[in-house]
Amino acid sequence: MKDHIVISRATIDRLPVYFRCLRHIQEEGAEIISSEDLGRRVGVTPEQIRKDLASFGEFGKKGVGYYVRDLIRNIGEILGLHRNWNIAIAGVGHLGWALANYRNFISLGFNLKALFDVDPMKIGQIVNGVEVFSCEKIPQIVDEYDIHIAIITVPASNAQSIANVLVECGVKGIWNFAPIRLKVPDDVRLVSEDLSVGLSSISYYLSREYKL
Amino acid sequence: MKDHIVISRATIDRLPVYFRCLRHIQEEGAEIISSEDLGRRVGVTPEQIRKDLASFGEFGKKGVGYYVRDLIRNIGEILGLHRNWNIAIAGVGHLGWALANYRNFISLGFNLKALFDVDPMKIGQIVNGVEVFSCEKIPQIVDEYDIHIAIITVPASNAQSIANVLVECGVKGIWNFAPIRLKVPDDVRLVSEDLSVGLSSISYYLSREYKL
DNA sequence: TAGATTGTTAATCGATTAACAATC
DNA sequence: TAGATTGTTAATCGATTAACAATC
Repeated sequence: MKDHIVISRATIDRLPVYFRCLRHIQEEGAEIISSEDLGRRVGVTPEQIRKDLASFGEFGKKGVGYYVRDLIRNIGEILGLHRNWNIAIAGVGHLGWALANYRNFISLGFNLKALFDVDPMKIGQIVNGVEVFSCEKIPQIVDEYDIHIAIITVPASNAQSIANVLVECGVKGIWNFAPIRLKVPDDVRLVSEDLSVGLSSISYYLSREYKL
Repeated sequence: MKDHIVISRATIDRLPVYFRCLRHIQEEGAEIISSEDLGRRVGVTPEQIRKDLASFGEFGKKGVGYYVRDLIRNIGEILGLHRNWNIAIAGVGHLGWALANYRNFISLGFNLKALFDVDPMKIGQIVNGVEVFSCEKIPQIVDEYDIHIAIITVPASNAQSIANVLVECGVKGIWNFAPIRLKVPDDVRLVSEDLSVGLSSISYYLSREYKL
């Protein structure tokens, strides 16, 4: 990466999209792809793609395009997907259960190691090959399995205290689905998903176009 | 709304966050809130909040703040949450099942009316009080229940064809969770969630800060 | 070589932040 | 009234788009 260039959040968020599309392209058998063709497939302008990639290095060949295989490897390394992160899910409700069964995380190189819940009925159960532990065991299990990233799918009222425990135990990344703003130290990476935004924004646009 | 002002996507996406926070504030009993205090709670600068709100009207009182009750009603109307949209979920896999059980949608005023799946084992089941219908019945059910918005949680390989059927039947909004770029006509509002982005971006930042 | 396509610089566009007059 | 806080205009910042030289 070129150290003097600031990489925008928008660029980082597009890389996983390129990554997945490139894998499809590879499965289809193509060995070379142009920014023009990739752009058409992911819905991003070719200039944007070239600019995004160029902030990390020169991955393409002028007059030719990008070698699919190499670009997949390069983007994978930029995103750190080769590092085999260990992850855990706190909160085995409907959403936590769904994410525990989500195939795509494995294909991205994340290893789901543990689930946590407070419900005695759930503790000890095996979901998708992974055990549900009591939340009281978070310190022990995070340490034992070397958990790097936690997914929070507990109710909003418990999310901050669970986050505190996880951070205390050394978790360095949190992917939060609880509808609340979590506070974590600066050295912990926090990404929050807010599922009410998507549906509400559709409602907003429909309200304007589509009078009842 | 002031017709000559262009409302940014970012503004629309912040409104649901303000909305939920204001409801919490109302539950806590406060009747008035300043942009300063609201900003602190949602993690947005007060200037940004005032600008967002001001693009739709004058909802505050100078020297006083915003009346919580009024602001909730106003933002709700801006977002169209008072319109009682009928929604359906296509794909009752893990994620579709989780979303079918998600409480927050109801509290936002969305009515889940139907689920669709191709699996004969699932057809006829009742999930959270809502029936699973065969995908072949989409035209009939969308018409009968007047479905406005559909959530797509089918596998990527089927997502576009399901979207085509839904659009054909008159669905005007699609919230897509399948990891693929859907194409829909201009008059259909499409919002896509890409669950690989959140986790990948955490991986990106951790890779830089946290050498193994 | 000629055509194609990248990587990079400059121009444009849009969103956020700062400042402040209006006014409760 | 004085203090507080909004709504709005101007300044800044950052991201995208356009253009093109480099080169395969």
